[in-house]
Formats: sequence, C-alpha cells, structure tokens
Amino acid sequence: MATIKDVAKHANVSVATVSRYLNKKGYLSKEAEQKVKEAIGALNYKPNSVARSLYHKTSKMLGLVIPDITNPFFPELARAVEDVALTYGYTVVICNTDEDIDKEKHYIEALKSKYVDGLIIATHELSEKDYLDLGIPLVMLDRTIGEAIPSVRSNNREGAKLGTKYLIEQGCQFIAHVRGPLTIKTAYDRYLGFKDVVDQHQTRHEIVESAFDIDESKQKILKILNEYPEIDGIFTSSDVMAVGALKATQSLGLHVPEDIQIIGFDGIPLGEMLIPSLTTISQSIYKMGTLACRLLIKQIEKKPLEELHFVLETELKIRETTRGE
Amino acid sequence: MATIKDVAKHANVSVATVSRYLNKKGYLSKEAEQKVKEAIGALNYKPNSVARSLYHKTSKMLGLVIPDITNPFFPELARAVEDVALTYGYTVVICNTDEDIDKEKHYIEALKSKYVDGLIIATHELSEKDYLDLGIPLVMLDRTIGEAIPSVRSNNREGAKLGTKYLIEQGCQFIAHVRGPLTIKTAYDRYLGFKDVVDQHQTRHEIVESAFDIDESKQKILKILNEYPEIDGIFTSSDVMAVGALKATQSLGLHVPEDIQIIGFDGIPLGEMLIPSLTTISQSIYKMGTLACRLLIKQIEKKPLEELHFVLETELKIRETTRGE
DNA sequence: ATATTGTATGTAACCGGTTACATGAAGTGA
DNA sequence: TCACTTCATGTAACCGGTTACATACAATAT
Repeated sequence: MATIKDVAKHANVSVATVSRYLNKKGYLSKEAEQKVKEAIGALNYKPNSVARSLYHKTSKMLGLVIPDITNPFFPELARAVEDVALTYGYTVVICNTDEDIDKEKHYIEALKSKYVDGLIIATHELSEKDYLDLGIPLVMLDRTIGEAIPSVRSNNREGAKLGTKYLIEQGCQFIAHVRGPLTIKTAYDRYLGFKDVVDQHQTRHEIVESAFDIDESKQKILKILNEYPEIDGIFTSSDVMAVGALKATQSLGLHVPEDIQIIGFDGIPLGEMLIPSLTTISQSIYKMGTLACRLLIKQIEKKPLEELHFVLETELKIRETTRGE
Repeated sequence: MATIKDVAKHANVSVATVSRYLNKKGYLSKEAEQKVKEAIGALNYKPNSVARSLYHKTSKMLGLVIPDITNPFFPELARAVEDVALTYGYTVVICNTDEDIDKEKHYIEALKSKYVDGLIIATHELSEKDYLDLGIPLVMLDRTIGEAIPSVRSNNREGAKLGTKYLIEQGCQFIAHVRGPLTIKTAYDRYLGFKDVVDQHQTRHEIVESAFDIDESKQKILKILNEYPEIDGIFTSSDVMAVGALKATQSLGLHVPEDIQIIGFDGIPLGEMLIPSLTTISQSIYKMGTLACRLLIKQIEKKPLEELHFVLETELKIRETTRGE
C-alpha cells in the first residue's frame, strides 16, 4: 500500500502539500494540485484511516448496541441506521449483547479504544451514569434511560391502549396480556397502556410475564389458557411473543380469530408472513432507526439539538388474527 | 483518557517497560510489574487500539459482507460468526451491500483502510481477482467463487434433490420450482438438484425465477398457478420464497398440504413460526457461520488450512406444508 | 523605498502505541 | 580478574497521517 510519503516523493512535493490536497485545506497551487492528483492516480493511493484516526481521535464509526440480532426487529432497525450512516460517510458496527452486561461492556470498551464516534443503544444493561461516563455522543433507541441521553422511541403506552381497545371493540370479554420483563421500560409502558384500558372498561384480564421469546411466550400462554379457557383475546408485548401465542392457540385446536383474537406489537415483516397474518401495533421501525442515527450524527458534528426526546406514534395494523371490520 | 506515557510517568518507568508489561514480552522485574500494574489501575488506563493498529497493521476486526440483513438467513449467520470472533478477540463489522457493487466496493475500501484483518464474503458482486487483489485473508460463505478462496457452503444440489424427491414421494405429480437468480451459484445448484430428480422421475414440472423476496416470489407463483392449476407441489430456492408461495396458495384458497405441498430451503427460524410450519431443506446455518469464521481466523493467524472448501450436508425438516409420514 | 499582506510550500512535532538497539548491573566460568 | 551471559530498563525511531510554524516570494499599500 502506498503511503502519503510515496505520493509526495512521486509528485516531488512535501507530505504537507499532499495532505492539503487531500483535505482541501490551506493554499495549493494549480501545478501542485495537478502533480499530486497524478501521483495519487499512478500509485492508486488510498489514505489510511487508522493514521487519520490516531491524530483526529475519531473513526467515522458508529456503534449500534442491540440485544439480539436474530430478533427481526433489530435488523430492521440496523438497516435504517446504516442507510443514514452511509450517506454521512459513517460505518456502523453492530454489537450483539445477548443482554449480557459483560459482553456489552467489552464491546463498548473495544469500540471506545477504536475512537468510535458515537453509540446508539438499544439495550438497557448499564446505568445512565455508566453511559454518560463514556464521554461520547449517545442516543437511546427503543429504550430510554433518564433525561440526559437523547432518545427515540414509540409511544408504547398509547400503542398498547390502541390494541387493547380494539380487542374490546371486537368483542373480547377476557383478555390476556403477555408482558415483557419488568426491567424493560418499553415493556412496562405497554403494560400500563393495557392496564389503562382494561381498567377503564372493567374488562376481565390476566397478565403473564415472558421474555421476548417465542417458546417462553408459548408456554406461558398455554398455561394461562389452560387455567382460564374463557380467554378470548391476547395482547402481547411484541410480535415475536404473538407468534408464541399463535403457536399455543394452534396446538390447543383453537381457531384464530373465531375463538380467540390476537394482537402483537412491533410491526416486524414477520407478522405479514404468518398465516393468519398478525394484527399488530406497528411501530415506525425504519423511521426510528433513521431518526436515531441523524440525532447521533448531529451530536457528533456538534450541531445543536432542538429536541432531545422523540416519541413516535404507533399504528394499529388490522390483519387476520382479529375479526376485522 | 490516560495514555501509556501517563502510566509510565505515574509508575516512574519508561513507556517501553509499560509496553512490555502490557504485552508480556521481554524482561520485566517484579517491582516494575507491580508499579505498572498499580499505575494502570490508578489511571484506569486502557490501551488505545488505533495506535496499536497503526503499528501492527492489524485491527482485530473482521468484515462480514452480506447482501441483506433483513433476510433472516443472514442475521443467523452473523450471529454464528460473531460468537466465534468474540472468543478469539475479534470484532465483526457487518456490511450490507444490497447487492450493489459500488456499496460493496465502498465498504471493502473503508474496511481495508482500517486494516481489517479479514473478510467473510456472502455476496457475489466482485470477481475472484478483485477479491484476491485485496491481499487480505478471505472466506466465501454460502457462495463460492473459484478455487483459490476458501469457502463454506451447503451441498445445495443434494439438498434440492432431497426436497424434490420427498415431494414426489408424497404424491406430487406436477411440481413448480421457484429458483433464485441465475447469477447466484447457490441458486443454480439448487435448480440443478431439482432438475436431476424431476428428469429422473419424469415428473411434470415448471420453473420460474425470482429474487429472494417474498412478494416477487408470490407474484410469480400466482402467475404459474393460474396457468397450471394442476400444480400440486412447490419447491422454492429459499424459505423466504416459500413464504411467498404460502401467501399465494392462501390467496387462491388452496389448502396446504392437502391441495398443494410446499418445501423451502434454508431452515431459518421463521419456518417454524409459520402456520402451517414450513417443511424445508435445512442448512446448518450456525455451523456454516462458525466454520467460516474459524477458517478466516486460521488464515489470519497464518496457521495452515488442511482443507480449503467445506461442503456441509443439508437435512430435510418435515413440518406441516407437506403431508408427512 | 519599505512595510504589509496573500499565496505557496516545506520541516518537524504530534497522535499513542511497539520495538530495535544501547546501556548497565548482576551473576557465572575460566 | 576478565570475558561472557542473563536480566532489566531506557532512548528513540517508526507506523501514516495532520498541522503549527517557519520561510520565501510576489503583489499591494504607504
């Protein structure tokens, strides 16, 4: 690989001149410009970003910290983040934490020592202080943590209200809610929304807790359906859980939506692929990703943020696991 | 951030001594070791990997080049690659090319100038020569390209034979095959396997081509089912396409597997989530990923490879879109 | 004529590590 | 005692860029 010195020698100028040409900074004569341009072409010179990073203490890399890349919600998000990052010349490094605090720390440490320019965090392993102490631009995505770190998330409570209300409108008399782990704010808000509506309507309901995992969700639902066969509606905290619900009802020989109606949350493409396709509270996943990435880049480029916290509205996507209009 | 100089000053030794401590290389007295250890603790010093990279021309980063992260096959693969990479201390950078040659070139260029240690390529945008000219360790994953670059893939032809044979065994008389783009070797091999069996059994068949995309696959299948309503079996080149097939048959009011049987290819988790769950030719996706990553790291560490090309066997996973035993 | 300003370029220090080499002390054998 | 090895440590060059600063010349102002 050719270095800037090789180019300088080939063009008969100093490295400073070549650098000025590369960065279009400072004075540069037409002749020098021409000579350098030629030399670069002749040697197929590409500037070395590591050397550049060392001096500038930046890397044009963004970290995206997610709990599980095999959960389809996250690749969707990653895709959005990447699309924006690319247009601004950044490379995205995706980090799977598996909700493992050590793995998360390890990754963040590794990225920091590579001068990562900023992080988008879609996990909740560390405390607000831990994140702030990193001293690099941050955005919380999907999950929030305190006021100081800019965030992008859906209006989870309203979304959950939307879904629960719809189940009641469609005639559900006894609704089960599969909520996510209590430690996850997102899941908690959805639970609150559910609670708002069933309380208001005095609808009979049961709540079970499960990880965002098909099998666990299926087992929990089997158990509760066994206990309360009268349940005629299920509202889950995520689409992946709704798949578990679908599996459970199917294995019990129940018909969806005739015997029991199901609504998920997220709006991942998977929902449409299911048969019956999944009625869900759809988040603007792609928009969340792009917004988060833009917010991060704004911080990196030290532009002022007019707003720190963004809450996106959700939308009820009526498909086949509810009785429809 | 503390630097090695700060540590040296704090410990009253030279930077060389600190470096020797960090790398456990060269002679080091017990006292010096103790002093350095203390200084590192006191300053919370973390070595800077950029500086290290600049000298060593390595980065402990691996690139994983994939066409589309929202296709669930790839996150699964990424997960496997990452798991292995992590145990060897490497960070994985995932690059989505969108099958866009410029995007792929741009990414690879960016990674190279960051001293990426090696690449796992699961696309087919560039030529063998282009890849080899990069002068860094490579592994082709899922797709192969010439003999010189080590590769890991499934026995696609045998897999396709397995699936096609099973459809015939289950009574299919007229099978449609949705094949992937001709330019993709993987898809071509599956097509060949299909052809082998239908020719041998003199089974009536039709072939359509589609991208690895649900909607396109659905449209193509609707069209061919319209033309040949007698079709009673569909073998698709991927699970994602099989979802399209399922959607198509459903929209025509056909019952699966009673009226028409469907077999996919890949074995992504999605298949199990579908209702009916998808019979498929399952690849050992996780194994492919780990194997590819190990192969790459072996090259990076300049260990000899006993074997260059790995072909993994596939497995027929009988689920609900075929009539079963 | 001299001072001032704008243009153009080169030298060398710096970013934060690694390591070749020099130096010196302590221990061993002849 | 001297030569030689082993151990311990420091100095400085190097990786490949960037940029502060010095220098030099031409054009303009005074």
